[in-house]
Amino acid sequence: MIEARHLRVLRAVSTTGSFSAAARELGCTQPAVSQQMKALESSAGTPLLIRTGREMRLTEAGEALVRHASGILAGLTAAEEEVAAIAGLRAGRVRLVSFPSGSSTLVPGALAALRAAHPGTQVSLVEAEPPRSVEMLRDGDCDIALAFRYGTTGGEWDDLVVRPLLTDRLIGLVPEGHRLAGAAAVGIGELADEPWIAGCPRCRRQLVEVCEASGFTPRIDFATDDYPAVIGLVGAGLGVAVLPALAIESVRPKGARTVTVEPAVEREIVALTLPDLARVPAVAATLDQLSRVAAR
Amino acid sequence: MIEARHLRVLRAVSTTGSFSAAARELGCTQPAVSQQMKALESSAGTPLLIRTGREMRLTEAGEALVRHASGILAGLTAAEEEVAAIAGLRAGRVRLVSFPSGSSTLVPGALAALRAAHPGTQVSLVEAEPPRSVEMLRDGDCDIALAFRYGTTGGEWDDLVVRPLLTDRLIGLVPEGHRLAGAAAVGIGELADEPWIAGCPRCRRQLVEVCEASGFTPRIDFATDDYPAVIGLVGAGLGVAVLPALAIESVRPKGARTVTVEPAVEREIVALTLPDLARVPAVAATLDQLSRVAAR
DNA sequence: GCGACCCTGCAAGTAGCGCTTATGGTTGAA
DNA sequence: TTCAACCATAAGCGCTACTTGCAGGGTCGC
Repeated sequence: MIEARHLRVLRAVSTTGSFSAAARELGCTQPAVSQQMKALESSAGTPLLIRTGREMRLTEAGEALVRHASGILAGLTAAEEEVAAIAGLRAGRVRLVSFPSGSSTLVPGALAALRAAHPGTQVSLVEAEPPRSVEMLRDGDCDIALAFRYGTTGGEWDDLVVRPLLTDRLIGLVPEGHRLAGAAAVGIGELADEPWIAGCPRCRRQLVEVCEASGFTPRIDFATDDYPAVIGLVGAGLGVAVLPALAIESVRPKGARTVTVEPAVEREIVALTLPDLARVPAVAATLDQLSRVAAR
Repeated sequence: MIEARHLRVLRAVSTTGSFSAAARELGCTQPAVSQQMKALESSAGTPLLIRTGREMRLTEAGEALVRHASGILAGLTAAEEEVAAIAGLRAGRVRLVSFPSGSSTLVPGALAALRAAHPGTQVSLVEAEPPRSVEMLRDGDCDIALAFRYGTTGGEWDDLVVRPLLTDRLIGLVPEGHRLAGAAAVGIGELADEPWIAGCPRCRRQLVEVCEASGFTPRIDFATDDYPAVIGLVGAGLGVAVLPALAIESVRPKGARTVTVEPAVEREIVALTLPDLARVPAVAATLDQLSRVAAR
């Protein structure tokens, strides 16, 4: 087995013309070069160098090796350079999956900061709701999954790296002319008889749980993943809703008014990744930018 | 510094999908693979593999390395193959320099045998007289120099590998009608008054030395490197000559008769090479074939 | 011709690398 | 739940590869 290190030394010997000069160039001692060349000749099975008194010449086999060495060492340095670019964030690809309200708020700021700090990185963004996004993460189809959970249930993600980003309060949304439109805080029970407009399946389940804890079952007339649509429906006076603050932040609630809802319900928004991926520079940098944007 | 050995292991891990399978394929134990991958990740500065419970996946950097690995390992095996071909005499070049009478007798047989035994070898032949041929050898312009010397003078070639091939007697040559044409043996002094035809400069110098040892200085009318010309001149009755037996062997002495000359003068024909070159397989094989042909 | 400098080879000592065996923990399947 | 497969880690050990030091030999300049 010929080693690349030996080829590097052989090339240095070939260009400098002496063991000592090659050793100086390589930053080691002359016997080290001498021994490496002996080892290389041993593994080659034939002499590679001709030691005459005056100069150091290559044999035919030595010339063949030097000829190949350039390509091999070039390939090695190219590989090292590419890996170093990824490790040094001059390159690197991050595949991000986010739920809709995250991708419209947290993600743009984080990606802008990432791009500014490390122009070579490339990020792709796909939208998916938590159960599916975590599955994609485990299947290797993405590197970071933005997800959320209501309360720290725990247990479902303990094989993942969970980076908490922020906690998101649920905010009530009522039509502008509604009797509770100006209230400082509204008990959820006061909305027991209203028609409801629900969000995504998880949010809907959470809504039902909270309402049932308050003693009623909400009458859900509409359910849609599309938060602007929810707001539009509320604004049209078709019902009330509770939405994560994050979902409202990026939308101007036209015709609807926000009210604080009691009891306070929070959802925790986290970034998920695999333990090994968390150590990939581009992934770590993206996580950091997400944390930074979330801290605002 | 990324090592080729690590790339080989990484590629095996990538294709087999597990450390254990890679270890089986590479003929080593699983911890060896595990440690090599850890070392490779350390020198890469970023994770290369994602260990999920079920499967082993590559990171972006890992994919980059595997992509480069094929070219690098292919280059290495190509280099090994080329060197192995030279070492195994399936290839190899020998540059031979011979003096004229050697190239017409010893060399053809040796090269034919070499070609028969190792068809991949290539031999080039150049003619040069000893002082020049040894200089070419030392300058790296040839691999083997066929040379000769009168008596084992020694001292001039002690940094070279000297392979004696055969000893060549000087034989007298007189015109067919000469008074000594039928003699069994002729003392050199009996030719003191003859006109002489001399060969190459070294042979000429040797002739003068021998004659002066016998008490006379030969009158040299002609001198030429071209042995057939010498024989032609003798055949034309223009003088007498002494020539190496080897020089006469390949020429039909037309109009001239050979006579044994006393005292017997021998020249030793040797093959010269550099110590390192003597260990080059193609050179060693050529030397062996020269010895074998000379033994006949 | 002689001395000085440079280069290579050899030897010994040492540090570190890399392999092995053994063991524990985890995952996935029966 | 049990079993099999797999990965990680630790300890032990042999070997590789470097270093320093020294001797021999060649070349160049004085």
